Amino acid sequence: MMIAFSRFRFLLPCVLLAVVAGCESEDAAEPAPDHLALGNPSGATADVNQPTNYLLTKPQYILSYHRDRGIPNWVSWHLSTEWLGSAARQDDFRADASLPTGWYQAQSSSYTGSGFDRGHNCPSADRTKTVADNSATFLMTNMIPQAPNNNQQAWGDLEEYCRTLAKVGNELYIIMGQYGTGGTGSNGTKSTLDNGRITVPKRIWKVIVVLPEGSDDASRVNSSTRIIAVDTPNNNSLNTDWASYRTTVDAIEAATGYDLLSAVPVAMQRTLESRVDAGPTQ
DNA sequence: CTGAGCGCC
DNA sequence: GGCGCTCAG
Repeated sequence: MMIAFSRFRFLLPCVLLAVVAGCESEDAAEPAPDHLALGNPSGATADVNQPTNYLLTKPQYILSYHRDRGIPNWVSWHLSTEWLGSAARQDDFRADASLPTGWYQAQSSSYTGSGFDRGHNCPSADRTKTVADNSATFLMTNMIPQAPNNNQQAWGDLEEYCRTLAKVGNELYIIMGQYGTGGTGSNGTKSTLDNGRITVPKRIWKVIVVLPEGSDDASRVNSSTRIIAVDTPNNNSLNTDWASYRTTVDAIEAATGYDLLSAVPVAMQRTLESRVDAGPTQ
């Protein structure tokens, strides 16, 4: 609900960036890395002594990594037409060498034969402006063991819908995460992969804040801002209609212990986080 | 039916 | 690089 930034009357992404990532990319060629503009859900920091909530920052997205689960806690990114172009899907799944020395690194092959997909958090198709941007989405720190029908159907459709919203003139702030242990893929139920080094999450959630493009950052979140929150089972027999899993941000906070959208004024959070989206789904 | 997007081997 | 699946147009 609240915490550090509640005293700001309006959204101040640049101020937040100054705190978490530095703020001087106004005229960089790449879009500014404002992936945490709405807050840091778990207070992650780039501190090797916090291996279960380790902040990993990249130009294309930002995430909290859990060393002992071998997967991210959550991944956050910004989506608008600035990120969309014609770069081909790179398919270069690979270990993330940027993890601290000595930490386990999931390999491209670590999920093979498990019955779970290497499911993207930040999707490949959300990062097609440059080859480098697309390639970055294939780092294994951006992946989770995801039931194929969850990934390729329910989740794929939701991701496609997000891009549709971006292409018609919206900017989206997206946070995806996972919690719990144990899922059912195409090869049965599993708790872990790779000899216990990768945890199969039980639930996979996403919170999408839809903002109109072009208006001033400072006043864009208001009581009519659309927020889509979903929480799905990591089970291959799920309902493939993602809309059937719509829920509230409050419910996801209760399940995860995170503080989502903490950069939004508290009163606004109260209004928005208790609402279940009822908008169109395609 | 084709193309896009998610994957697998 | 080929193949399968689902979905939208």
